Amino acid sequence: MVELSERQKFILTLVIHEYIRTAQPVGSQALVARYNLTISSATVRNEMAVLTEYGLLRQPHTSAGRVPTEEGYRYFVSRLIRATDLPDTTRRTISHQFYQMRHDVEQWVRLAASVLAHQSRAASLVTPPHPEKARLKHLELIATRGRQVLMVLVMVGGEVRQRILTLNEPVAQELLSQSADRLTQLFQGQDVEGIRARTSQLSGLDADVIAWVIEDMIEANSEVAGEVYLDGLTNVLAEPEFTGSEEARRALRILEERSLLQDLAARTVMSNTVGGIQVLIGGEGTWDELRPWSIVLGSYGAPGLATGTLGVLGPLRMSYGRAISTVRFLSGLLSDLVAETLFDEPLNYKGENLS
Amino acid sequence: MVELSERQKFILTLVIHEYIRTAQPVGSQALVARYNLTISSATVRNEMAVLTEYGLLRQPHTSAGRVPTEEGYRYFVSRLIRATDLPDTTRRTISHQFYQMRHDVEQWVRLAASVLAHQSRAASLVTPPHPEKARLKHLELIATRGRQVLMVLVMVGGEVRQRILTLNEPVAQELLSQSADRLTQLFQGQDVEGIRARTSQLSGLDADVIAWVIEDMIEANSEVAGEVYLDGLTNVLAEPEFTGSEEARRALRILEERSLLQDLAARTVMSNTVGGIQVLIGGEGTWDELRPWSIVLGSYGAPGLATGTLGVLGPLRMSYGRAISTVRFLSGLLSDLVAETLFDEPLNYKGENLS
DNA sequence: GTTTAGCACTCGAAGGGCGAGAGTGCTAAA
DNA sequence: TTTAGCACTCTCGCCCTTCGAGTGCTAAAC
Repeated sequence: MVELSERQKFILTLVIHEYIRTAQPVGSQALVARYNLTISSATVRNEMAVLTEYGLLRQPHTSAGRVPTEEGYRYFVSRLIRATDLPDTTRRTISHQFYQMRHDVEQWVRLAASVLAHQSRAASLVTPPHPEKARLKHLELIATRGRQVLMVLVMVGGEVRQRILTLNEPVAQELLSQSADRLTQLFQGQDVEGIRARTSQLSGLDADVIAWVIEDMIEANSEVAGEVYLDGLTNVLAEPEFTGSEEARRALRILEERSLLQDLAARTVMSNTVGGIQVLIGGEGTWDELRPWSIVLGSYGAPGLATGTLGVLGPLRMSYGRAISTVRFLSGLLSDLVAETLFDEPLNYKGENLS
Repeated sequence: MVELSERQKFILTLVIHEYIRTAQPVGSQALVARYNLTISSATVRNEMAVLTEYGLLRQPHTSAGRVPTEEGYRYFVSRLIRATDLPDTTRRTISHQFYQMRHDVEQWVRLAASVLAHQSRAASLVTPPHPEKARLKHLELIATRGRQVLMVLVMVGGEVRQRILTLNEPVAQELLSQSADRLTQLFQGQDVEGIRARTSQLSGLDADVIAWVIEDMIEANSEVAGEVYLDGLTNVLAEPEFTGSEEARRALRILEERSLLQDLAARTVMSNTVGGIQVLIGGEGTWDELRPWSIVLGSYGAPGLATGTLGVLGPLRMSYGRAISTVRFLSGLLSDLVAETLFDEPLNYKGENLS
């Protein structure tokens, strides 16, 4: 990437700011007027011509103002953006809200999505914490009807999975409970491999049940994120680039398409990384449907144990600074909560968040 | 409501059909031409004038065609609509899909929302089955970290609730399990009142835990529907009445506003009822945000045990026939699944659905 | 060499005018 | 009671013009 002069960087930054603010192509005179620049519009025009040459800006048509290209945004995000933190009072307020409802993981996730959407004024996406490798904590079998049995699987880290089994023949609750206790004793803390290694010892009901358990744990491992919580869809529809009906529909299809979001959440290697936060601009060439979108992604959780993803989805001209700082803050906050509440781990971020 | 002549009813029906099809005001000549009517356009015009007088049709402006009013739709839905069933092959296909995944309630709900959205070509809403009065089936306590304990509550009917408790002092898993077993033994099958009546016998850990259990069960009772599953949002944005950006935004706000949907799901008494299905047209005067919407609602489940809601949301000119028949069919199908899988109940609808 | 004033040129957005077409209500005849 | 005929109305789409913001280029100023 070409090296820019300080003045060129400055002008690129101003253009991007102004375009984010107004959603209109930015002209040289307008820029000089609005920011009281000490240089003339002709100079700005010359610099803009250079930036256009470099592919960082473009003109929608001759004799229009300039608009940042994807490259321009990338340059801005990776080299020019100033990492600002959320104001102290805001952080305190948000922390407070989370610590109010520390008893329900689902509520954290919902709240995180809501806060993220509000702060970034875009759409947000949050997945619940999900074990990287499922380890069994507890197994419960509950008779419902005839051969139908409700199996409740609690994983280390608190994830609860349930499914309905159909046994070959009815079994009394008494026997089910005994089997569940035996299996819990035997396999507590084990992952799929650990369990598989010792299934040969089992027989009868125990063997049947453990086969279901293994199947479910494999499913749990292969899932990257079960549910994806969304919020702020309306924010994004309010943006002028999505007001046309066709664009709006396409936008919503993206947000409704769970598999895409899951792919997204699964994505770990990305082109631009800012302090653990990944910024995906315009689909980065590979995701065609995401052309008009930018995505700021972060992850949270206890590394190696359970992690989740959170992110902001907005138009290319979204407010990257705000999105990044909010994602970063929430990522730390949720990591604290997970570590503190679900695992017996030291708190990594607490000091940073609350001080 | 005024009594209409057969011909007037016929014309009203045609106008509504045509308007649903084209989303354009319907003119007299167009109607005659399209349906090969044996009466002249002048006659149709006269009848239309009468229907307009009655408030069933209206003109967007003088010298435009006619559009149904809310009253017109209501008349149509309550008195003119022909209840058609889904084609046999469709029903079979759908049933098959459901019986494929009988092991996971969440998946039923998700599938129901998807099918409903596809069949009705509008947005759909489905809530999971929720006990009308929570009765305890099973209690489990799992130590996580220090004083933190994960409480898993299984209700009769299979609903699982989890929350994180903070005890006064750390307690070993051994003791927690014993307490959980004791309490399960003692209170199995009981509702909140039943449990409350005998709490005085308890002390120590058991007393603390049961207080949490009661609190959670009260919460369960007060919730009408926990999660609301949506699908088909894009269908609705494709409709011409929601293409403008302002309308689209408002539409999405409705669908994003969970509380409104929950209110809706809670609503049991409605003005127009068709075979157990409730049709809410244009907010029925009381819900202002719903002015441009119609909603077809049904419920399912095992009465007195656990019920859920499912519905279709679309523009006023949605295809009521299709929506109603799909809701009715799925309502029966889900009721079967719930009764068959979650409760030991005879199957009420099975014959109807699969024959 | 860099910056800036001046200027001709370009192009989209906004507004006005116009004709076409669909639809109505009314009247009078069938 | 129904229908043909007719004058009238109103929207929609189209074209045209104007307006103004913005550009690139050139030559002068710093």
